[in-house]
Amino acid sequence: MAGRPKNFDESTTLEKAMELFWEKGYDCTGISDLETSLGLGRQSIYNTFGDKRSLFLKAFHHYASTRSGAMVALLQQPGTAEKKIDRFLTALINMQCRNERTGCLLANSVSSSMQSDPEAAAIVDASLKRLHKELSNTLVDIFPHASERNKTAWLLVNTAQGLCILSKSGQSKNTLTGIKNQTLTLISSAATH
Amino acid sequence: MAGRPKNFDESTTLEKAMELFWEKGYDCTGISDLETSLGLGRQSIYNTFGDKRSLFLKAFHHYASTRSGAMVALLQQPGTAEKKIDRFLTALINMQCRNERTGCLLANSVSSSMQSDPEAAAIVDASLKRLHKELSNTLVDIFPHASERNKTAWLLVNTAQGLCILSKSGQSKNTLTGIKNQTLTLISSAATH
DNA sequence: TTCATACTTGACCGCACGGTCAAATTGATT
DNA sequence: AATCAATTTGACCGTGCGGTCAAGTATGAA
Repeated sequence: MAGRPKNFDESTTLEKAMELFWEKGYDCTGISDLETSLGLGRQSIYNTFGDKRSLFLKAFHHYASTRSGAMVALLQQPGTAEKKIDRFLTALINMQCRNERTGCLLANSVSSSMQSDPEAAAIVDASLKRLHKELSNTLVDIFPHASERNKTAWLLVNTAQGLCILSKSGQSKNTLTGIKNQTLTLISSAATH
Repeated sequence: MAGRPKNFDESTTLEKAMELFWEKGYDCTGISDLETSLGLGRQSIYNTFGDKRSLFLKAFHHYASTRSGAMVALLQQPGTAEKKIDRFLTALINMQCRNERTGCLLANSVSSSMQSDPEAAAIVDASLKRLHKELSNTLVDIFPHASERNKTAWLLVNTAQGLCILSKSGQSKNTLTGIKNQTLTLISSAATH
């Protein structure tokens, strides 16, 4: 049964691939780039992950469960709704402003040739809906009416995606933080306390 | 001096090129695609517009002055601040939900290989700042304090960019309209009347 | 009519891409 | 030690890309 074992760790390799796709985008990431970044030969990549599209989808899933998941997890920590949302948006801004402005892999991908890929689209949609649901739960204390809460949660999903774009466009951290603070101010003043 | 005249109109051709870049993105638009869509031979394209990057930058400028400019113009029509912003966001949503979800060429480009192009980045930045300025002017009646007004204007720029991404990701027009309405509600309730 | 000038056409080039193949290598199993 | 199954290595392939070239063609100026 058992032949020669792989001499690399599949999950750390997937992490590297994700980072590369995240930084360069699907279309601008070549197999050669992946060989270099992953430190693997071409055939090893194809044996382990299949073709480029399959590798991307795996990396995409990995992003959704780690990065995107970590953001959602911040909403589940204790505190007032305002505090949770503040933590969430602050973490997002800090992530955006660290290193290069890589934006959000989800948002980036809807502007690549992966936009028309149904599997990729499903991952994007599921991630957005998951974030929306969690934001909606977070808002339950200050927006008792379901309709208002639902719309406000979508507003915050929208805010998060916008911040990724504005970050990629090079806007200053001050500007992004101002948007966050003003969003919180508006929500607080409209909240039913 | 004068030799054989072009047998096509340069500006309508640029419009077509813009639409193609808008729809497919810079990286996925080939010269062959351009030949087909513009109805021109390759050399005619290179004679008239230079290389692919130059053509894109011209198309990008064209987008900023027509599409982006039309949006900004809506803010200069008469009405209350709320009404103007409603018109602006409504027009944006209608544009996004017509035909294919092409998003905003500005937002799309920050997720392409053009992100690292300084000229393209300058166009994006100028367009965003122009929109911010106009939104800030619009808000002058309901946010007399400059700092609040400035931040709220950025918030709205952010909202607009977010809507483009959410539209590209396939969210329903209802969802987008809900975001718009909730944004207006929050702003109205926070406004200093 | 001639000439100069610019546009058009279509073949062509080098290159990098995604993907494949077969041989060489390695380690677990017996 | 011999065997076997899987990985690794590196050469290779077809394709499509952005870009160029040269010849042919159409027009205004002299």
